[in-house]
Amino acid sequence: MGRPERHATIADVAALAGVSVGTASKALNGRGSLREETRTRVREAARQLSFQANAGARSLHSGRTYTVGMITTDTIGRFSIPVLMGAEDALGAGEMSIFLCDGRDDPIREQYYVKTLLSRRVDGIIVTGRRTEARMSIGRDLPVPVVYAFISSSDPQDCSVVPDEESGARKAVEHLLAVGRTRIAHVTGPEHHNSARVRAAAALDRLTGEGLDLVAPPLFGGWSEAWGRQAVGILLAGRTEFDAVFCGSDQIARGVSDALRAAGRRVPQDVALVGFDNWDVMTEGAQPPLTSVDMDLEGLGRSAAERLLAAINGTASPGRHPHPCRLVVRGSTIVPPA
Amino acid sequence: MGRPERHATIADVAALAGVSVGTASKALNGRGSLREETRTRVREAARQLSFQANAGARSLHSGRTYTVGMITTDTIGRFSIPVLMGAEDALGAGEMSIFLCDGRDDPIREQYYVKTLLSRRVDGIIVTGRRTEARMSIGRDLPVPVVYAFISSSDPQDCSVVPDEESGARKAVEHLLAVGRTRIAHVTGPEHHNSARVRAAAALDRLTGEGLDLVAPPLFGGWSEAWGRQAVGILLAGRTEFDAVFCGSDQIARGVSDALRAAGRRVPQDVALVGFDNWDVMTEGAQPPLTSVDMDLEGLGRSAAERLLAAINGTASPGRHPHPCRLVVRGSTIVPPA
DNA sequence: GAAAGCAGGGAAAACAATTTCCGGCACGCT
DNA sequence: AGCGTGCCGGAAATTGTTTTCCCTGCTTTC
Repeated sequence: MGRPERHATIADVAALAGVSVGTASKALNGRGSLREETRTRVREAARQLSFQANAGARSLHSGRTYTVGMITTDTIGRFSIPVLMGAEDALGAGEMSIFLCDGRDDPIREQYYVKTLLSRRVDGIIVTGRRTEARMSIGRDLPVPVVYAFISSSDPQDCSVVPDEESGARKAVEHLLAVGRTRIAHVTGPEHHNSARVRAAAALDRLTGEGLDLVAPPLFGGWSEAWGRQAVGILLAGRTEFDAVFCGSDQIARGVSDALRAAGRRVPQDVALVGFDNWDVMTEGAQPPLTSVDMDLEGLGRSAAERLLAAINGTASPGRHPHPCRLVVRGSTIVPPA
Repeated sequence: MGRPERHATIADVAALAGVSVGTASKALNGRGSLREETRTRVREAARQLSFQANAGARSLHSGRTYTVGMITTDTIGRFSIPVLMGAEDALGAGEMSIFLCDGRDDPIREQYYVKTLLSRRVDGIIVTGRRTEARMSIGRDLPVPVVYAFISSSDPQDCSVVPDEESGARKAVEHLLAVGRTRIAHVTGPEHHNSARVRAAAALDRLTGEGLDLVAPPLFGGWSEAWGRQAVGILLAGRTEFDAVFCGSDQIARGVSDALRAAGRRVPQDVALVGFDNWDVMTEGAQPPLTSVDMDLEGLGRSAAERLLAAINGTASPGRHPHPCRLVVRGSTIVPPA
């Protein structure tokens, strides 16, 4: 009933090929000087036994496991996935594997994972999370390098790769200005969220740099569609007119879009709309499709992994490293050709 | 500049405690008969050096790595995440770690990952994916047990834990019947998708069991909101009236919901709506919130991991194991109290 | 009082691989 | 003939941990 075979060892291969284990090792790894005939004989034996070198035993000798740990501080979700995939991409090229650990917002659990990862002798650790908030270092003087991706560490000595939200917000505003809008409102997430504050401040800053202002103070609320809809009610109840809304998330933008249409305002003719996150489900689900700021999380993850690899190889890059955002223009800001 | 320390070995601990390595090992693992004083002395030394036993070396001896591999056949996404989390949950309790591998729909890449995982001597492998479609076995006669979660293997000898979509679809229909709807339409994904066919067939079957029929043949299209909106156009263009729509996904349901409202039909008074997946972003974003079928992916993942653990411990459970769905009732099928 | 039993702890094997060192062997050169 | 020089390939050390076996005293029992 299935899997009869034990794992073959290099000793089995050597025996089958009629050589010593040392020779077998050299043959398989292309080391030493062996006759070509011997090499192929050993390789054939290995193939026949479907031999796979025991990575644990190998790393015992080399001191490296070609393995990294990835800890999500909170639950693994929409933001961690692209980061993870980018990291996987960058590491996969270097033939490394990823241990995934879901911290679930529990520091105890997190520390436990750190211990586990260290006992597994990972070559490095990537820490990520759902929010860009700075968080406590997972530990100083760890025996392996650590890189924070998306989330950042409060310890400036740690290496953090974070989205450049300021520049993202500025790009959004610049785009709205470029399409001729000047009366811009801002609806975003809760004020206690770092992202909400940073984006709002950057947007405002960019406007004042142009001699303009938001038509109303930023509307802080939640990240949901419901809040977007609600915010439209607030905006319409106010006296000030507006011809654009920069939203802190695509979900908000979608709520705003739906509520505006329900209120008889056309998007983008009457009001242009820019979201944040470039989440396809929202940008494509909205009518018209949403213009949005993309944080390039996959690129960010790749960059983080590359920095980790560099650190593993001896050249660490401590500090905060902003990763550029880019704007993706869609129908919510461009009036279609008549 | 950072991480000065090498990893402490048990020899360091033994030296510091003034005992032999064998004794140190026994002290730390609660084996053998040692004086309590000796045990604490060793433990103290270990603490002092922040010693973490090298898992690789340990598994060299035990033959187990307390590690499983998780391969996503296609890209890791909305469906794999809950499965992954459930599995992590079940395995975490058993102190196991997960290697995550993203197959990206590439069989070559997938086989490469299998090799890597085997060389890392994982105790078992979980295979998952985005679709419930049966897929080829990742390999017969692998030296470790394999469990398919969400996705299933085409080899009946393999162990697959899959959502019971038939029963889910039946529950949806039963609920619609229970709230007094009899003229039910079905809008779902592409016909070449197993899920779309299975759900449609089960829904139809449940209706005919009641002496009823769908008001029109199932509308196969895509899984998107856009298709949901489009399908409403088709339905309204048809002559037959309908008082409920069972949708193959929450995204479709949301598109249907929006289009119905735009056409002046009230949800749920005129048309009741049931979705599939219970994806919070959609169910809560829609107005009113969507009633939906929940596949309990996290529970499914947990179950899969438990079966894998059982298989690792010698009791495999080959075959297909349907995991029950449950219906989550919200405003799209229940008329609010006047 | 001697044998037996037991607690405590050390030495060494085993695990699977890599790598270093070393020893034949054939060949060429002087 | 003798010596050096590559080429091949084997033996053994190494890596970190667990486990088995064994030795040394000490206590207990007949």
